[in-house]
Amino acid sequence: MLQVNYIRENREKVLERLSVRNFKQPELVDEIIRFDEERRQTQTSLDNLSAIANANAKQVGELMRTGKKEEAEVLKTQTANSKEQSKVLSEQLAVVEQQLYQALVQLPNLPGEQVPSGATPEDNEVTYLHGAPAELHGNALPHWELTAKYDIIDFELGTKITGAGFPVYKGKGARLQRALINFFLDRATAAGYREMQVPLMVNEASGFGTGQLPDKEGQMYHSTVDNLYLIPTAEVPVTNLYRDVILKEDELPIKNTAYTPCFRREAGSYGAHVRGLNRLHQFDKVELVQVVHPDQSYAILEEMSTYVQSLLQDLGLHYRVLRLCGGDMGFTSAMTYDMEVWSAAQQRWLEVSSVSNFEAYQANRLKLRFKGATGKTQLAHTLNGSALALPRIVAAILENYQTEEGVIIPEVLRPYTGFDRID
RNA sequence: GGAGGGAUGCCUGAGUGGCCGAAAGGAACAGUUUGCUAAACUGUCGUACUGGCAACGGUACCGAGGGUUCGAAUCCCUCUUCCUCCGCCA
Repeated sequence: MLQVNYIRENREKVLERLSVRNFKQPELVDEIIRFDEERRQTQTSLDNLSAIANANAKQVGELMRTGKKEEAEVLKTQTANSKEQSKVLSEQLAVVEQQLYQALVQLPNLPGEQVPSGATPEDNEVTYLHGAPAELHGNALPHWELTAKYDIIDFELGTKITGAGFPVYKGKGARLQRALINFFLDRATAAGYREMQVPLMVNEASGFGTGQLPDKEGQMYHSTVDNLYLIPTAEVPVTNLYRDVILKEDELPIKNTAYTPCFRREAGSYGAHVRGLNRLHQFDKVELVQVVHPDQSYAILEEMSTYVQSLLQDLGLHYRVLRLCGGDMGFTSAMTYDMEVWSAAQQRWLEVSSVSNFEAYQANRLKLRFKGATGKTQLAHTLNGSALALPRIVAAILENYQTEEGVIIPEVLRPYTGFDRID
């Protein structure tokens, strides 16, 4: 959520930045400014009325003490009258605050200066390309055939016990999952991130805090009896650790990492590209979350991007980095890098990580602030990134490392898997 | 699940209708003193909205929401949550 004060004072700039996103309802901006104006006026009237009422009440007390009962009675009836007025005003205030809020949450984050404008993935900017496509033997298979061939991931079995999109990992497949999780966590720890284990279900307030609610309600599994949501990413619980928190400046940057399963309903997404591990309802991911000083957030975005790339390099994968254009970025992001690995057998790029700077957009909703040296509190910036999401990495490893003699395990993973090939 | 007791500022903790945005102590920060450290002393020390160039004001917030009252941290109701005891249980 953007800050109203900022919108009010930078109307032109806000509109200009929103156009980079190809945002369809620029009229919201003026609506917000109007609601805010009305809110302040109502607030001021109410404050003034309350000030009088408070003064009167004080005087009543004084008169009662000094035994001037009749004067007190007169004052009492006066105050009773103004109470009606306050009631009307505070109802008005509640209405306009609600309208303001509703409008505000519909406004996406403003793209950062470097974000290319554009509407579709075609407008994304490739900022880096690493490696070259693996050269495969003639009988190379897509990963969903490899998993069946080596009996390491069983999609049908998962369908039986739960439904489509909930695979069962078997034997070396399960071990490979665990190896990747441990590898990613160890690397994150070495890079200064603190490992956290967090709840896999969150309440409504947390969903709001990071922006999944009300925007993407349908994406999350909802346990209605308890009104809890299964997390779509560790970003939700880990970032919400800092909801309603005022940090000290010297506590920044905060660097957390967490492994969690992630649950996504992915409503309405069926088709050729969701086969195998490409898109699942439950998958594993190691997430990075940072809370940083506003001056640092773009430098840290680069640092996180570099870190994620180092993982891909160590796994020996051919990948590219995209700077997402305004139209393709997530609602809450100010700038996003996507990392995509080349799926040799599918002949297409698979997104395996997304690293974003949210600037103060999440922090504003979370009320996540820090107190600077001057004693002034201000909103912190938040960032997160996947490091990494497992299924597509598994898919990429299986496809790119397949040989006639089986799938070769990348060197860095062998201490974790305890085997060097799947056959 | 049953019974009881709590929730106050960074922390401990007082406050049971007006003199309370809130005592006191601790922590923290600034200063004085000091050869250094410590101690002592003095001061500062919640958040948000809002008015004002500023000085300085106004309003709201004592877990959340509602109610009673001229007036609520204080009384009433609902909810959340924590603790103690019992039961059940990985």
